[in-house]
Amino acid sequence: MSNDNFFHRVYEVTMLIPPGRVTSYGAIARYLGSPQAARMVGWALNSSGSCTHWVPAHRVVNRNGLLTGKVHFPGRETMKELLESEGVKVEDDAVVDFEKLFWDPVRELDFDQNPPKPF
DNA sequence: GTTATGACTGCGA
DNA sequence: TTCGCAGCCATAA
Repeated sequence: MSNDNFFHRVYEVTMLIPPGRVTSYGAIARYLGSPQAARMVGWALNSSGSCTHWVPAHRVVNRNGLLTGKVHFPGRETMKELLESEGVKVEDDAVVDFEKLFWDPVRELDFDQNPPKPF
């Protein structure tokens, strides 16, 4: 959209995550076309501070629903607090009902842009 | 210019 | 079952 930068893509997708929902690095990477580039997603979020827009990085967790990136937040409980403040229950650094709250950009965005064909 | 690393994921032994 | 390795792309040094 704005730029072809991989980082910016991550920012946009991450910012599209509805409140109270979470997604995984792999889901975003997969939406970008490189499921195995999930590392880059985390790296992008790490640089999210360089982005002029606020990026809800706390809504992005690993495939297991663990808040692996919480260590990069100002506070140890910052990520948890943010998620809980949005209605997401977090227990032991893991998102409760992760698969329920899971928000897949490929499923939500691509689905809307590309209506499913009558299979 | 090259080299190393990173908030991950999937598969093999 | 758990443990280990390879792949991916971009940034930083």
